[in-house]
Amino acid sequence: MLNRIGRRVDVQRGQTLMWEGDDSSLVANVIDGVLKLSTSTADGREQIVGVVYPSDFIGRPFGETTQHSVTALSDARVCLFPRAAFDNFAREHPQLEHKLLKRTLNELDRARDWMLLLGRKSAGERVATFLLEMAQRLADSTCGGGEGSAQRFDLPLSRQQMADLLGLTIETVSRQLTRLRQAGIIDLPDRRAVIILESEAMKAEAGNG
Amino acid sequence: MLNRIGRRVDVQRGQTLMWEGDDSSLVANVIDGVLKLSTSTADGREQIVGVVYPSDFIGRPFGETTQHSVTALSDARVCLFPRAAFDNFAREHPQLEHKLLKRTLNELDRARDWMLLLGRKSAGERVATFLLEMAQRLADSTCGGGEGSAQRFDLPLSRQQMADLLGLTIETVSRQLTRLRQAGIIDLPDRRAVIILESEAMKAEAGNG
DNA sequence: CGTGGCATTGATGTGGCTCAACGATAGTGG
DNA sequence: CCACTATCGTTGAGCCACATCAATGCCACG
Repeated sequence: MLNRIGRRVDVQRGQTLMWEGDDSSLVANVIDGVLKLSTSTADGREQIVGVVYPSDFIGRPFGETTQHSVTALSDARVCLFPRAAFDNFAREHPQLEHKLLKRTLNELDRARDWMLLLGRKSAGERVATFLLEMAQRLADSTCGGGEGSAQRFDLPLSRQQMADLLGLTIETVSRQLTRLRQAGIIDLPDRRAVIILESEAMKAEAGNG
Repeated sequence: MLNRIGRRVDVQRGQTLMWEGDDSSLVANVIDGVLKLSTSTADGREQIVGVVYPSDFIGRPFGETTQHSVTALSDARVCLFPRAAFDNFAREHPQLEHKLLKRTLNELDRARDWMLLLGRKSAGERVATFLLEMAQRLADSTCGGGEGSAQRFDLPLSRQQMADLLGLTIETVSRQLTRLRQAGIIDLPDRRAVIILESEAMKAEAGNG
């Protein structure tokens, strides 16, 4: 089994598991928690290029270097594999490679969709799109109650991290959130919590249907 | 052989091979030419999410729908496969799936790098980064002469398409190009041609080393 | 009761967008 | 071969969405 070459590791919120540009020596499966993938410019501007949840895969198999840093957004637990061993194991198990291929194709579609947001959407649309997607993702993993209107969830990201994901500044994110709150579309009970009150209005804000 | 289920097809510049949201019924290999992958918002803003060159793969295997339109930027030739047949063939040929996985992982890295550009870079940095990458890519496929300073190439994209790729407007792209020209970093002999005169200065403009 | 890290809010600045005019080039038909 | 036209690209003027700079509020922690 694959488990023989993996080991479970706890990761604390804020801890970085892999660094952009490092030799790719580890890959992993997320067991629990939320982590971010990010890149930075030389002068320190950061962009979050992906957010991963339980059952997602992280790291770069079949490649020399890791292109993106991986940092825990919440306390997390992952199953780490040495890359070389994983690569070998994968090559001998087509079913695993097939599964990995499907995941990677999905991630690619998601990344490309996000490019539309970063390249063409306004700040309001970005924030609304983000909140809807986050609600969706967290509903998937929590298997929370019905879709009927009011959905509440806790953001795994700080305002700064939301800004880094959306290609905005912290102030703009904050202002867009208060705008949505004042419009009665969402509520913000505390720093991390969000309640989507009007999901139809929200979709309109996001610039979809 | 895989060739048995594929057929060669010529595609004219401007012709769209697949439409965003369509059922994924075809996949293909690029034999010759350059094509774009793109998405749009409901109100018509467009974002180019990828540019593919000879030997690249297009389409969405193992998925119900195509997330992005595919349009020829130059006259092109591709080898088309019915998706269902390709999927079956791939499942039975782990080596093909392995190759596809490696390509897809590379594409994902590239897409994520592009997210940094779209989310965090200035117009000047975007244009410079684009020109450097294009020079690189075209040098790879043409196997053109030495790296020594002056590189000339023809853009496969119009100004509008560059804008759609970089998340800018056509005017801003134009202004950045004239700025680089006036700074003596590039030359623009005609609409499509670019000569990089000072590749070091160019890298500085791109916001790298 | 401070102290430090996040978040909100306000005031001001600016990079890139918008709107508009003009110029260059390629394709077309006489 | 040249005028005519459509398309694409460049340039300019003004504006606006978002960034920047700065002050204040809110908790959680010692």
